[in-house]
Amino acid sequence: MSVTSQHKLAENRPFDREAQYNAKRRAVIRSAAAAFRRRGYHNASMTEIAKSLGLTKAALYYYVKSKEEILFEAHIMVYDKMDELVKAVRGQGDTGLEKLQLLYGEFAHMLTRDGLALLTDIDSLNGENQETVLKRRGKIERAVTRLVEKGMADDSIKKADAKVTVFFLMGALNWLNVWYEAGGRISGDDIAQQFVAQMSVGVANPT
Amino acid sequence: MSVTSQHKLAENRPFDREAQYNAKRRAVIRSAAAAFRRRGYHNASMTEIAKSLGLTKAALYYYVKSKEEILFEAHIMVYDKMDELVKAVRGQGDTGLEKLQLLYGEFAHMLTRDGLALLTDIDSLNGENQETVLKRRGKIERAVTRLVEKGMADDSIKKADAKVTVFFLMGALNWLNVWYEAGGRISGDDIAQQFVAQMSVGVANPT
Amino acid sequence: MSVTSQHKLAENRPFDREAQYNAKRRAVIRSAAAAFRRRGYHNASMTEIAKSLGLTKAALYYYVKSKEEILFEAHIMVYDKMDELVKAVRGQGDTGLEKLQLLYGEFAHMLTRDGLALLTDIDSLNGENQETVLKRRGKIERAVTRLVEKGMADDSIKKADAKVTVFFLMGALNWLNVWYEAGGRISGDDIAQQFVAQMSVGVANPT
Amino acid sequence: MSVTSQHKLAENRPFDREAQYNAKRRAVIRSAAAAFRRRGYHNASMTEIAKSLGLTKAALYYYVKSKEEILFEAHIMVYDKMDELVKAVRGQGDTGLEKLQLLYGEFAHMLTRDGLALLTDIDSLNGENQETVLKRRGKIERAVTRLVEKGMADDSIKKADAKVTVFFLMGALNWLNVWYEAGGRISGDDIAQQFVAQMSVGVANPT
DNA sequence: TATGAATGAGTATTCATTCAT
DNA sequence: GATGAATGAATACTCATTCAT
Repeated sequence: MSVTSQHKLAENRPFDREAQYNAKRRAVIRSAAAAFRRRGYHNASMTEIAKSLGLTKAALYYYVKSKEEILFEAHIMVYDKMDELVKAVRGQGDTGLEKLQLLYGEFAHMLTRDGLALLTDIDSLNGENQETVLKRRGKIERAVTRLVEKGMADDSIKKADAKVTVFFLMGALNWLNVWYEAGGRISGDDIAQQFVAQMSVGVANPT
Repeated sequence: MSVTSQHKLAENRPFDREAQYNAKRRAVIRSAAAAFRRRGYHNASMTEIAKSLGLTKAALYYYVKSKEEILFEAHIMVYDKMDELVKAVRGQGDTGLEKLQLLYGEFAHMLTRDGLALLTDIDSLNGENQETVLKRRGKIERAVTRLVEKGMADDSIKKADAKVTVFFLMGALNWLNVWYEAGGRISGDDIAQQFVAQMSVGVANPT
Repeated sequence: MSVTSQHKLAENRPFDREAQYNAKRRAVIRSAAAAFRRRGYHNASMTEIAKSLGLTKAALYYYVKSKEEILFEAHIMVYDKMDELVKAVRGQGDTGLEKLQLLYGEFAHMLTRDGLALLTDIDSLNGENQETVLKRRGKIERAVTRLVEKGMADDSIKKADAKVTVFFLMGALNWLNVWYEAGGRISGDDIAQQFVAQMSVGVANPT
Repeated sequence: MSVTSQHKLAENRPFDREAQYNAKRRAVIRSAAAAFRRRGYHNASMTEIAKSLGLTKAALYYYVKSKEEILFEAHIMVYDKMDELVKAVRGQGDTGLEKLQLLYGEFAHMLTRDGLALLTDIDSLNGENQETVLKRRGKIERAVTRLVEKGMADDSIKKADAKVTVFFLMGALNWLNVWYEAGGRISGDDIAQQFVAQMSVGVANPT
C-alpha cells in the first residue's frame, strides 16, 4: 500500500467512524422505539433495549445521553419523515381531496413499511422536549388540515368541522401501530389502499 | 322486604357501608383512569392519584389491592360499558350499516360524555389480566366485525377486508381520548354525529 | 380520659409528629455529616449512612430530598451555629483581641464539643447551594476579619495583612476536624484554651 | 560510559524515552493533583484530567495504572518534598524555635510556589496505600514535633501540649491550599513570612 | 378507616477501566 | 503511543406496597 493511499485511508477513517457511529445511533433509537411501542416507554428497560441490540446497558450511553433522549429522537424521526412526505406530495394532485388521499396513503405506507411508529407517550418527556414534539405534531396536523380546508373550498371534500375530520383520520393512523404487524396476513400496500378508500368514501354502499 | 324498599333504606347500615365502599372504590378507579389517560400509567403515581381524591396514598389500599388492579378495573369498566352498548343496540336498526352507525355513535358518546376512556397500556398488566383484557377487547372487535360483515352481506356496506375496516374505525375512537376535552369548543353530540357520518360516507363529496 | 383531654391530645399529636420528624431529620443530617467528614462525601454511600442509623436507604428519602441536600444542610447547620456564636460574643470583651479570643474559643469548643464539623467538600454542591455556602462562609470570615481589624485599630493586635491572619486562624480550626476525636487524650476545653493562647501569643517564648 | 555523560546524551534513545515517559507521567500526576485539590478526588473525572492535558482518557492508562495510583503518587510527591525540606533544614538554626521557623517557612513556600498541595482525601486510597500515606504524614508530623519539643527543652518555645501545637500549625498550612491562588494579591513570600511570624509570636500586640 | 413511617425491589446513570486496532 | 468502543460494578433515587397505631 502506497503512502498516498494510506493517507487517503487515514483521511477517510474519521468520516467512516462518524458514519458508523451515526448508523449505530440510529439503530439504537429505532430498536428502542420499537420496544417502546410494543411494551411502553417505562416497561421497556434500558437493559432490555441494550440486550436486543447485543450490547450492554452502559454501551447505550455511548450513543445517547439518556433514555428520554431516545424517546425524543424517536418522535422526531417520525415527524421528520412526515414533513418529508408532506413536501413530497405538495406539487401533486389537483383537488384538496386528491392531495389528501396521496398524503394519507403515504402516511399509511410509512407506518407499515418503514418500521416507523407514532409514539404516544409524550408525558414522559421533559417540558422542553414535550413542547417541541407537540409543535411538530401540530405542524403535521395543520398540514393535513390545510388540505382538508382546500378540499372544502374546491368542493372536493364535504363541509364539516375540519379539526374533527383531521383527528378522525389521524386517529385511525395512530391505531395502526397497535395492531399491524409487518409480514402479517395483509400487506402494507393493501392497508394503505383501504385506508385511503375508507377515509374518502366511508364504509357505506351508495344506494 | 322487597329489593326496591331495601334500596331506599338509608339507615340500612351494612348495605349502606357496602354501597358507600363500592361508590368510593369506583371513584378511585375512575379518577385513576383519568390520570392514566392524561399522564400514562407509570407517570401517574399513587400519591398523585390519592391527592386528587383528597386521600393519602396508603388509604387507596383500602379500596384497591394494587395499582395494577386499578388499571385492570379501569379497562374492564370500559369494556363492561361497551358490552352494554352492544346489547342495547342489538334489536335496533335494519341493515348492518344502520346497526353499525348506532353502535359507533354510542361508543363516541360514551367517550365524550361518560368520562370513560380507552386505555392503551396493556403491557403493564400481568399475564392473566392482560389476557382477560385482550379477550374483552377482542369480544368488542368481534361484535363490531359481525355488524360489518352483516352489512357486507346485506349490501349496505362495501366489500372490503372487514378486519382492516374495524381497526380503522376503532382507531379513530381510541384517538378521541387524546385530543377531546369535555367542555371544549365542540360538543360530544356533534363529535359523535360527525364520526358516524365520516365513517359511513367518508370525507369525499359525491360528484 | 375525658373528651377534652382527648381533644388536647389530638391537638398535640401533629405537633409531636412534626417535632419527632424534625428531630429525626436532624439526626440523619448529623450522622451523615459525621460520615462525610470521616470518609468523604462520595465514599460515604446512602446505604452506609442509613445503616448507621438503623434505617434502610429508602427511609432516608423520607427525611431528605437528596444526598446533596444533606451535604448542604450539614454546611448550613454549622454556619448557623457560628452565626449564633458571633452574635453571642458581640457585647463581650473590650479590645479587638479580647473579642477575637472569645470568639475563637467558642469556635474551637463548638468543633470539639457539639459534634459539628466544618465540611470542605463544596464542589459537590450544585451551583446555587455552592454559592449559598460560600456566602455563609464569607460572612463568618468577614465577622472574624472585623474583629482582627478592630484589634489592629485599637492596637491590641499587631498590624499585618488581615486576610492572611484570618485564613491562618481558620485553617487551624478546619484541621481540627481531621485529627480531633471526642473522648481522646485531650479534652475539648484544653484544646480550645491552647488554640486561643497559640493564636494570641504564638509558640515562641518571650526572651 | 559514565553516568554523567549518559545524562547529557540527548540522542540516547532508550534513556530519552524513559526520561520523556517519566516527565509525562509526572505531568499527569501534577495536573490530576491540581484537579483533585480544586474539585475533589471524585468530582474530578479521568476524562476531565485527560482533557486538561490534551489527551484522551484511555491514554492516561499508558502512564498510570489507575486513578487511585494518581492520588497515591500525588500524596507521595508532597511528602517526598517535605522530607527533603526537613533534611535541608536539619543543620540550620540554633534553637528549636529557629529550626521550626525555618522549616515552617519552607513548607509555606512549597505550597505557594511549587504548585504542590496537601491532599486530604485519604479514604479513597486502598488499605495499603492509605497506611503508607498515613505513615508518611506521621513522619512529617513527628519531625515537626521533634523541633517543637527541642524548643521546649531549650526554652525557645513555650511549654504546652506538643501534639496540639503541631496540629495547630499544620492545620493552617493545610487550609492554605483552599484559599491561596498563585498570582493573587499577596505573594507566596509574604504569606510564608506572615505565617512564620504568626505561629511564632501570635497576633497579640505585646503590651 | 386512615395515616405516618418504613421497606424492597427495580431503574437509570456514571465512571474507571479494558482492549482491539 | 493513542483511541474509539465497550463493559462491570457501583450508586442515588423512585415508587408501589405494607403495617403499627
